[in-house]
Amino acid sequence: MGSTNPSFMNGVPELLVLRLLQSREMYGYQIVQAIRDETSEVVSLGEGVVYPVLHALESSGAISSQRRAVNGRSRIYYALSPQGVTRLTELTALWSRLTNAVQQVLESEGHAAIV
Amino acid sequence: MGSTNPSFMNGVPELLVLRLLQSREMYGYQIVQAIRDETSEVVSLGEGVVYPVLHALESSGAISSQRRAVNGRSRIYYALSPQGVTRLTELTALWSRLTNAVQQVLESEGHAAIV
DNA sequence: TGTCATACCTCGAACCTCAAGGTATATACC
DNA sequence: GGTATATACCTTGAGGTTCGAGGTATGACA
Repeated sequence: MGSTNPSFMNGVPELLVLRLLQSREMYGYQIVQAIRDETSEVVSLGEGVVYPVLHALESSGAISSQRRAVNGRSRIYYALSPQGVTRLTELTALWSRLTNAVQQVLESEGHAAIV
Repeated sequence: MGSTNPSFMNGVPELLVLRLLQSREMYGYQIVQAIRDETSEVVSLGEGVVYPVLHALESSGAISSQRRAVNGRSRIYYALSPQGVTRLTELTALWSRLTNAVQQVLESEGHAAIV
């Protein structure tokens, strides 16, 4: 309980990471901030969430990594693989289906047994 | 992994249960089926999910229970308390904020650093 | 030298969910 | 009576995710 983020965001990290990598290569630290920025702080994932997701995604072949030095700093850039694109498509569809289903319950008026 | 429901539905059970109880009193078994029906099977929560949620909600004072016999069957009807209404309002707002934030990331085109 | 921002990482605790199992009663059928 | 099915409640163990806290190291700046 009592977490910064509400607890109904299972799987969202994977989806967001995949989506961000679709537009361009990014490194972990950058992803952490991008999520915070692009959601106006609504979703704020710590490094402890993002790095493990990145590693899992790489093991599963959804993304590939490439160490690169920029401004004397070592960064690990991640890029979406074809498998990652597929995975992203799946998760996006799932997300859409789920939110629509929940919305349906939230918006339905009576919930009457028989009308 | 590999579950029937995708794994990004943390906390959704609590929200759905609360919402269903807002319209009318219901008992556990009925809630299980209502969720399945009203979401067209997209969200299908087992009894092992719903009953614990119900118990937790009751301990926290969000709902109250009343054992009743109907057709020779013993049922435990749950009703939303004022605290439950407040909780529902909160969770609904949270859900809305979260889905909008995710949607924003999913829909944004470039993710370009500087345009 | 000290501090800050960058950049990577891991670990344990806490939490949620699922599938599977268990109990008991009513109804319907043979 | 016996059996099966639907109703109705419940708990447990295993597996998964996420969080917060902590750790390491470099570059920039004062």
